[in-house]
Amino acid sequence: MNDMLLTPGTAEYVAAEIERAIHEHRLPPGSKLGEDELAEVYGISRTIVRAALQGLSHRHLVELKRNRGAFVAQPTVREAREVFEARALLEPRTARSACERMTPEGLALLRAHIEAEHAAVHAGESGRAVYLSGQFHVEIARIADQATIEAFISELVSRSALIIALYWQRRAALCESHAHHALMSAFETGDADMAEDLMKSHLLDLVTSLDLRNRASFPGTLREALGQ
Amino acid sequence: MNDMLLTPGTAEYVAAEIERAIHEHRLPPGSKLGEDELAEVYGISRTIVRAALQGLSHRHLVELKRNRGAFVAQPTVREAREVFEARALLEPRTARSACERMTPEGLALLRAHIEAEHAAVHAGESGRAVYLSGQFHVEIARIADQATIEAFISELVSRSALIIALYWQRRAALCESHAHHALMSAFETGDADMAEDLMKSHLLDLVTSLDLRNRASFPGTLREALGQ
DNA sequence: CGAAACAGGATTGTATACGAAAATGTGTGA
DNA sequence: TCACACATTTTCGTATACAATCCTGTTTCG
Repeated sequence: MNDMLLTPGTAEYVAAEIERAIHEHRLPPGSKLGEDELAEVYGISRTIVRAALQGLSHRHLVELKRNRGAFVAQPTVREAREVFEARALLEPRTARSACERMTPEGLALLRAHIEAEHAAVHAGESGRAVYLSGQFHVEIARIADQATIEAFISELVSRSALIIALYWQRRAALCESHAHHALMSAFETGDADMAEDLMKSHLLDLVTSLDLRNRASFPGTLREALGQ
Repeated sequence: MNDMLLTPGTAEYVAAEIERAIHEHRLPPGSKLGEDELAEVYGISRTIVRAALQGLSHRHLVELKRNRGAFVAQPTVREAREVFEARALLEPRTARSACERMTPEGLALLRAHIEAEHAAVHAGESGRAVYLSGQFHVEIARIADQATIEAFISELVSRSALIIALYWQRRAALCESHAHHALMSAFETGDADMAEDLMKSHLLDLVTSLDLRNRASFPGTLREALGQ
């Protein structure tokens, strides 16, 4: 899709790489992100790595523990609720704006995006599928031409990928494609009311597909992996 | 009010200091933030200063120009609109939540806050008045018990301070105190609908009190300070 | 045998040194 | 006198060195 045009060796590049790895579930929540290790992987010094990690921690994708290092974040149940609460405030009306300002190019972009989602699901690349289905929401914000809101949604979507990794309960393949298709037809017919409603219910579907009653259903810090 | 309990010498401390200075209009938009200078002021190395500046740039309060240094951001008209658009999405419903979850302590806090605003205005400390009137909105998000949304609003409020510095047209003293008082009575009576409506119109009042037709009405880069 | 103390190793936190880029100041030639 | 080229200076970008902290494995003592 939108393959970063960042020059390698910069903090932004490294941060984007790590963020995508998190988003695609190649780096599960709690993973240690050693500075020396990353520095060697990308052929740079720790200075750049640290800048990248600090940036990611501002987006709540990485937790920085003093004198302990950086770890992929593990959103709590509470944070998970908050993230989707924020998305519920931002995204429906952004979908409406996007619908109102939709262009032929925008429609083509979204269609291609959905196509790529399908391809990823079909190819069994579930990580990439999660990434793409998240980016779909970011693309909508971009079409709405709201850079500020887009940045917020981008962060929330990335955090959602972590939340999904921790709390997803349905083992069924991503059924979201249906919701995204429905949104597409709203965009195609220019029905802004419907776009807003569909986005609202889509987000609601997402939260209800999570198991937010108990604590993280994932390794955690190994303390909770063994029942306290 | 809420006087940071950060240990001096850390990046967070320095960032908070600079952010407050920006918020209180002691550092006008476009100000150069030299690394060596800041390092000397706070008695630390450039390493820490750079971490602080990078953090502030993620909040869009500082613009980092490659090989040129850090400058206090100068939001464009477009960014200004976007910021208030985002606030319009987040804050009214957050005010509603705050109203629904209001506690006696929360009410006391807000009352004290408004009192401090009055005192600052009365003492002619307009910078501090701007800061406090912004923090009022952050406190509401805190009472709503939504840390994620609070972080977003905090950023938006700080950016609003820059927007006010650039585009404020009414020379009259801050008339917002009225709006904040009205919100207070909604909170006191527990009228959530009214709280939401009042916040919505308060934000609308704020934008209409700005002059967002022309380009920055402030120094800019010194090129526009002298009529091109 | 178990617990606490200690030493070794590994990793992060901070400062500093050095190279690179840009802005500024100076001098020369038309 | 003005414009252009060159030298100087300042400031930023990155790497690296060193100190501080934490974790782990061992030892020692009760």
